[in-house]
Amino acid sequence: MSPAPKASYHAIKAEVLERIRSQVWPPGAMLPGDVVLAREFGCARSTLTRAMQELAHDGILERKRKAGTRVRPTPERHARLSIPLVRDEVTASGAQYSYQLLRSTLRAAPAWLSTRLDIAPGTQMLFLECLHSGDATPFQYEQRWINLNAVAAQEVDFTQISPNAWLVAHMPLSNAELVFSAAPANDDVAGHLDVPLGSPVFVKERVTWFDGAPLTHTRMFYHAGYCVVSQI
Amino acid sequence: MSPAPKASYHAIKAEVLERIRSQVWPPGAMLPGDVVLAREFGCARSTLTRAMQELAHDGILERKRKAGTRVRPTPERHARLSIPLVRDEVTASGAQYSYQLLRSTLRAAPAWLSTRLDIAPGTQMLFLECLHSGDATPFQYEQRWINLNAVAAQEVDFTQISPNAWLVAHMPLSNAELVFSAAPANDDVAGHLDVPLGSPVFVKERVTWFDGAPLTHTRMFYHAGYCVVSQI
DNA sequence: GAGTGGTCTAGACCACCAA
DNA sequence: TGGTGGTCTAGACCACTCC
Repeated sequence: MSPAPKASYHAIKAEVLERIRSQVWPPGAMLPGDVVLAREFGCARSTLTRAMQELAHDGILERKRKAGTRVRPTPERHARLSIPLVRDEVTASGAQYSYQLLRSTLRAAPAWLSTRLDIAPGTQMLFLECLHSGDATPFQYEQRWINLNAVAAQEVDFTQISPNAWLVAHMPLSNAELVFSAAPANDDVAGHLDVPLGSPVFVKERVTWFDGAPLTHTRMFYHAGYCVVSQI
Repeated sequence: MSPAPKASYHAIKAEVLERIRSQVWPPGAMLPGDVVLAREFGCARSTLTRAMQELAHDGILERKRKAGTRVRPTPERHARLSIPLVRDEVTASGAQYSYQLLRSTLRAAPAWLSTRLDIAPGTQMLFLECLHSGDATPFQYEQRWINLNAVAAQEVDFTQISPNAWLVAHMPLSNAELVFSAAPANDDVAGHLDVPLGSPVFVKERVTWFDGAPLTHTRMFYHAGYCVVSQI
């Protein structure tokens, strides 16, 4: 598939992977030292090292000083899961994206939220409800809490820009925790997504942090056909 | 949190991230060239390059020859999603893991499957149904198709070892495509997971490839409380 | 064509940790 | 404490791509 990288460290990575797949170096096996391997491949140690470090970074190998390099017994594979904007998800399917702010109020943080975000109980927060649609069909219903102590969002007009789009632009490089689950639609969700009460909906929950402070908590509800795709 | 890496390329990464967060280099901004930055940081160009390449690999920066380096307008964040074995998921919650093979038959691949795996329609495949439980409570119900043309699994006794555990051990470094979704429990699923008909279940679908050949297709159904957690 | 990032090298010193 | 990987350097040449 990929057009055969010419760089020698790429070639080395490929060769090492091939030896693992063909059980020359089975899971758990010890590899020769960097110096030896570099001599075998006829390259500088730094080149060999770069290949090995990337494989270690990818969870294929395990490197320890003095102990040497070994194939991870159970390769710790990680799926790379991109985090799309709702707008992009909708337009990618060819539909016309539209966004609607359903509610915007100040509310005291409920107990579960203050625990989840590790903030003082009863803190005043901005609570938003939004609906994202494709061709006038509800696509995602969103319940969002914004921590006004960490985000200067009081003056923002969220009828014009979705909270996610605004936050991405103004708070780059925040960290987040994602949770995916399945749940029955309650009154709110069923009404806004236009699905039967109790029918399965896909739920994403996301908590976003910036520099140690919680920024926002979001629950996103999708109609049943929705799915998340990822590659390993 | 992390104990302040001393390596200079780590320090450079941290400094660049800090400048992005503090809007010195806002999203979309152009950075000085590698040579200039290396002079500013007082290090060799290779050291600077390593830091920048890792940031580019992480989706923070965008590097192009001649064009230079810029901050990605919408940082393409990737969640790292580990792929656990069911056994580990169950025991992690403190429960006693048990596994049961419900069915093992040879069947012709249905149309949807041969399309999905890109194999000849009607190919004979091994079809398995498995139940994974924690403390005798159903945890995951699994429907699996195995491509016997790519996997020598005819002689394996899947009553003793779960197909996933066997495949992981015998087919290292395979690629996979993951799909998460929510669906209503049908007769099969409701019966095996012991949940009401039509109630929401979390579904994982996984297709595994090795060296271009499809190995196995799996649908995994979880009880409603289940969720997938991921960090960015 | 020229400027930028991509890669390689040879050598050096350092930091960690199993024996 | 010795061997292993981790990092840095100075310099070189290459490859891509924008102008």
